[in-house]
Amino acid sequence: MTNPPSARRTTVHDLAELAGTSASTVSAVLNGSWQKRRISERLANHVTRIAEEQGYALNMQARALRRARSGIIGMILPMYDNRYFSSIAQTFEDMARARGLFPIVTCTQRDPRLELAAARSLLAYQVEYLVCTGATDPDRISRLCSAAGVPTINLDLPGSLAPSVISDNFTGARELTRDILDRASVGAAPSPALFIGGRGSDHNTRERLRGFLAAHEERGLRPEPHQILTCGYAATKAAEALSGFVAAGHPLPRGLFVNSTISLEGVIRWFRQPDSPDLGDIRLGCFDWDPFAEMLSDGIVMMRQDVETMLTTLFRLIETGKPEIRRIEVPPIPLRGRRA
Amino acid sequence: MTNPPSARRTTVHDLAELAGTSASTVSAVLNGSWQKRRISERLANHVTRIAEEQGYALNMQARALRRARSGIIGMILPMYDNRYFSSIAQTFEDMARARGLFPIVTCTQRDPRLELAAARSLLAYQVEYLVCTGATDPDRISRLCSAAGVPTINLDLPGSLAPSVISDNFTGARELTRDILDRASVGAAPSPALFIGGRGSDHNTRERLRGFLAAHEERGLRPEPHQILTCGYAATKAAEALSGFVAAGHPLPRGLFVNSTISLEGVIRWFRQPDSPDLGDIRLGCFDWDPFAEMLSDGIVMMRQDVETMLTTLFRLIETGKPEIRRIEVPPIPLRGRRA
DNA sequence: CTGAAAGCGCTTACAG
DNA sequence: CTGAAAGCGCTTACAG
Repeated sequence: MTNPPSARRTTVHDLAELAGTSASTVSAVLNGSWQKRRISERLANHVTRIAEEQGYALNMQARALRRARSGIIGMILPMYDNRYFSSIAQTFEDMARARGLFPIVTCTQRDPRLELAAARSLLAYQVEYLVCTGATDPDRISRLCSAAGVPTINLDLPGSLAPSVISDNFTGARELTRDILDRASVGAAPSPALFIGGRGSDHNTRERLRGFLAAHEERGLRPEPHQILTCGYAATKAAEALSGFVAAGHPLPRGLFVNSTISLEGVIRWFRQPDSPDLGDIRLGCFDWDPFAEMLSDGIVMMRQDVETMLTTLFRLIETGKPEIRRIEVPPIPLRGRRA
Repeated sequence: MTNPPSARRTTVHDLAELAGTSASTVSAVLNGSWQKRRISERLANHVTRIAEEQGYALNMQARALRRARSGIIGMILPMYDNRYFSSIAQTFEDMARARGLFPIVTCTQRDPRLELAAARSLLAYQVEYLVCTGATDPDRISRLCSAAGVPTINLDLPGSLAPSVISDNFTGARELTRDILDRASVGAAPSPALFIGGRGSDHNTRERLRGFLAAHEERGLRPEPHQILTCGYAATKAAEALSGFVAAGHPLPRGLFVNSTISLEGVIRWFRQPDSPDLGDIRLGCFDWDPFAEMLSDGIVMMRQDVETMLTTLFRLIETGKPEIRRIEVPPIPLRGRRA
């Protein structure tokens, strides 16, 4: 760590003194509003040069306080360490900066208490907008922000008090399930697939389940309740669920719908245990994408959520001002691993 | 987006008026310093209750301005979307919050210009510390921050103007290479492995290369210069480098040292092309870890960098005040995929 | 036990 | 063309 050499940082007043002018003028020059104020170009250049020489850095806190606008856009996010959420964070940052906003992303581990605490923190830092990604209780956060006059937008999981940009989970899941069932029925009698991962209580899982069932119904198939394992998102939960399924004496279906790469990790680990069946006999589909997972299982189909389009849509909502509360669904993109 | 219902947010003055007291007292109560000021417990409770009723949210910008302390710790990070960096971001956030700091992480895509711009932005928002992760020119950033009196710490890549916490790249790479060479020489004459990925100009790649060569030397082996492919980190670069290597007529070695999971992605894609050799014949080692990659290749060894220890060390440096400039190396942890 | 006042660094009407 | 003044919301010596 380098030591503080200058106790106090350079301010507009320091620059004003050095330039033989006033703080008002310095501020106007530095903000580019000097033309509007009809400040002479000579003085403007002079001030600019001095600011550079002094390595002047604007104090955004002070500006924000005065302007009552921080220029900050906040995002709460369940976690960074899977490809879906990390690409959301990365794309969000890029797009925010491209629009002159300063992005602050905060991880909340799918914990409602942390989500609320993070939202409070971001409000204290005067965010101008808050994006709630995969929030367990987005409406609670919308209410909190609304009381502070801060607009919110939901991403990934919808809410009822703010516009929501989410994947088209129903259509995506139906398409994915069709593919799984078709592959599983090659050289075998058609039979229901297994659904694993996610929370039965969350909107996306419910919609994907609906798509899963719709694809079955098209083929005159009907999964039993025990073939729906909404065991949560954690990898270990998925592995445990599979063990329980087999321990209960159920035969493993040929088709497997995995609801997120997080669950997929647990599923594949389970199949790699010495006494597990061969993964090669299973027709796999996964809602969400990961480049290594895609290469891991021949013929796996992964529904890549279209993060780019989702975030472009989100920023369009922000830019258009105060849009009505509605839900926009963005189709995910199917990607297929090398066929077996 | 929900509409701003209240134009102005509640301030300490509003609370003071409602509580029939002064802003000074409200501030003291809300800060928990009311005992020191010997404010009556009755009044303290009264103020607290009113603040809650009004849903009062502190304006951190104003506090930071007055206190000349923001409570913010910044981090610049090359990217989110691989497991090493995303776990750094996640662990950093958790640890910062646990220490009462507000973390702001910013992606800079290994671009020196973006790194500098991000550092400037974070300085404008008055960060108290800046962590430079994998920065291409950490000293430049240290100088910039030093001028503003902000201490920096380097993570992942070292610099000379601030303490640096990095992986023990030499030892880790030597160990990884030993393993690759040992596996490659089973049932075959010992021969040098191929090194692929990374930048020849960065410290970590140089150190890993040194470990790679040391392990060879122990066995009396000596890789040819054309067997060192420091082609950059991008996945496509690694694939191109392999194509070039083969096109030049070089036989593919049995052992392969891949310098990062990003490069590994390209390497595996290349091996999966129809006319490529069989990956099963290759003994693979990778510096960095990814759970799916670990499961992808039987017997692959992955050096997982010890993010937890690195960040614990980093925060210890911050907490001890102004430590001398030095380099701390944290050993990575070898993880082995299921043996072939 | 408590309040009035000053000031953090900026910006913005306002007045010349 | 430019400057003095006020004020954003907070905290902190200081004075009672």
